[in-house]
Amino acid sequence: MTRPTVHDIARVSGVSLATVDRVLNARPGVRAVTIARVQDAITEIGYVRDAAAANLARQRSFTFVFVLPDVASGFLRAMRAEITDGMPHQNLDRVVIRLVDVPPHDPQAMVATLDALAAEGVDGVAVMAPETPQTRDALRRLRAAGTRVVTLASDLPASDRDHFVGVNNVAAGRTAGVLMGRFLGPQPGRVIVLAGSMLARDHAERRLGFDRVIQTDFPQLHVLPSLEGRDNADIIAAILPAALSAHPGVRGIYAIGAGNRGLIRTLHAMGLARDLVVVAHELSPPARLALEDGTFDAVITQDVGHMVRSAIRVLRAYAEDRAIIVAQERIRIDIFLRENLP
Amino acid sequence: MTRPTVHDIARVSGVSLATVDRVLNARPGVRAVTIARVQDAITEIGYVRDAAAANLARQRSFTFVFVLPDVASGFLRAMRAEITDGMPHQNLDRVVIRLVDVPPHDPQAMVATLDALAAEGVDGVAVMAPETPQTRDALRRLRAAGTRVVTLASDLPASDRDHFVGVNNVAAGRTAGVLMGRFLGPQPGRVIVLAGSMLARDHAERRLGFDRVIQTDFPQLHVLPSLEGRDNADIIAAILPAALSAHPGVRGIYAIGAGNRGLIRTLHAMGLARDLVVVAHELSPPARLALEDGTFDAVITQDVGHMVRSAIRVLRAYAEDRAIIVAQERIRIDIFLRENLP
DNA sequence: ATGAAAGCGCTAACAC
DNA sequence: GTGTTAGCGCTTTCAT
Repeated sequence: MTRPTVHDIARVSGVSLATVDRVLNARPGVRAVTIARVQDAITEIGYVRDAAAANLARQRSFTFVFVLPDVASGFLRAMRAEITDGMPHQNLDRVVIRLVDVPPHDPQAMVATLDALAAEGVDGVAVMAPETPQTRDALRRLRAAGTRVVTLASDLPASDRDHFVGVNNVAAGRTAGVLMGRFLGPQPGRVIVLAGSMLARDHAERRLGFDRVIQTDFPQLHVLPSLEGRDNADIIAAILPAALSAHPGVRGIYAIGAGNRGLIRTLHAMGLARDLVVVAHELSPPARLALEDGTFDAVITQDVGHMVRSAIRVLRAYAEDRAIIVAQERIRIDIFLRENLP
Repeated sequence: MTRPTVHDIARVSGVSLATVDRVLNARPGVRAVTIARVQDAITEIGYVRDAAAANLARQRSFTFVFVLPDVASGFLRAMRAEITDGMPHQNLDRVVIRLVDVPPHDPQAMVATLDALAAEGVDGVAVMAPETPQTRDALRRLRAAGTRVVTLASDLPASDRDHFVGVNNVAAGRTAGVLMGRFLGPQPGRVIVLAGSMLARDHAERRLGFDRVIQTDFPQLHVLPSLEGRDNADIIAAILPAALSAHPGVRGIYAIGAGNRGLIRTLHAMGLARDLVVVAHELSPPARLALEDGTFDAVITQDVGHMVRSAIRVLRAYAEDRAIIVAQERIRIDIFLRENLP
């Protein structure tokens, strides 16, 4: 009792393979009665299509392009690694992945890249871009050209993208806030927030969520205005000591953006590594070490490997006009303490 | 410039398709010189095998069986749902999944099931079983019969299984301990531990990790001996009130096993819902609600959907003699607070 | 509107 | 040892 194939449908419904195929793929040129006959046969014998064979015959392969800002943060480094590491595996599955870096903070360059991709007609693009009117419009043009678009990490809801691969950053900020508040306990104190700038939208959202939760649930804490570390370890190392001595009573630090190396270096240099409660984002190698030695108390992160694989699966599903498994594509807000480090 | 195929290899190396195939699949009956010629051609033209076409031609399909204890916990309910929900998708990929329930606490039944599977010659088995000598030996026989075996949630390292899909439960217990300790703060207090029994091994490991971390990092806390709730909501609701009044100064509860409904009910009935710090396992629907209304402070869990998909991917990779993507198959110890609920 | 036949990239009898 | 050939399940010309 082997699995039914198109031949079985043809036999049972008394038509040819070509007609079966037309019905299966909803192509025109078949009489309504014939369609019905074929469909009856399909349900009768319980046919399920062999997607692999279909793709083989179709000779269809998908080209997906990741477009990322050319910065050296741990997060982007990890993302690039996941993309290139996964390539051989994807190759076996009729999809070819490309990775293009664009200069950061340069909307023109981003627009030019996206327009080139639209002209080339790639099947899908996964893009991490700041939210500017120009990029928003370029993404719209890309979609209009028939390319599937997912946004990565930082969403552009107005861009008409098909899907967003990332987390709710307000919730991520709230999570950081709760950990900070509960770890610090009921005594009053001040908290320094170290913001970046690169991905304006997600950082702003995290800050918002953090502030809200502190305000309502931990009123004994006072959150100081953001220190602009520009996601740069050296800048952070330069400005943090002054801030720390300017504000007595600082008991916690919330590091919203990249540049954790600078923060860690400073805390060690000032001998504060274990005294402050530090909550940071992104599980880069230095952040891991900081968690292990107690410098950091918690790290909030999103699984970069999951994001990359999810982006590819989603692009492919959209390109093949298939549904996605929603639960599988939901990126979690991961909390890591020293004890549950992967 | 299209992707090279076996025909190209044959042309470049001047042999036939059959010989190319023999070399590609390391089958005997080819002279060393010929092998070398073919391999040179392969690297020269940069050939990569089309796995989908190979499987199609091979007419190979895989049968994998999930063997689970027939109990009604939220965890197992969720796992069954994930298995059956995923079936249609798997079907498209030349793998058929079966789910068999065995009576819990009945090593004989488990052994009989596994031996039947071995006789049938299924390609892979994912099993969640208590660690008894009988099951261990049955799994060994299964493996010896050529079936790939992964253990689910609760490992049987001595069974010679190919892979374990689950988390380090000692680390999960440590994670619970750290959350408990830090949320409770420096004041002294007592902590009740509510253990189950079903999966003896994982519960024991969690308890071990929890105790260790409290002992070394939070000596101000006193952990009471385990209350055996047998993973049953009613039993828990029956024994917890007495324990609570017998031990004044209880400030926290660690719920290791299933039966969270009974715990929640009791806390609400006694008006303790918001006063105690409660850390539990498994994000079942009642646990979610408890997190949302503040009855639970943290829930530690493993992503059941991820586990099921990982088990299938791993079984398939082993059956096809392919490597697994280690990072993709690593199950995380997830921490959920109210703020980062998915 | 429908059908016959030739592939897609790979494998597996069966020859030689 | 090596080559020929006929598929796997589906799609796609090109006829009719």
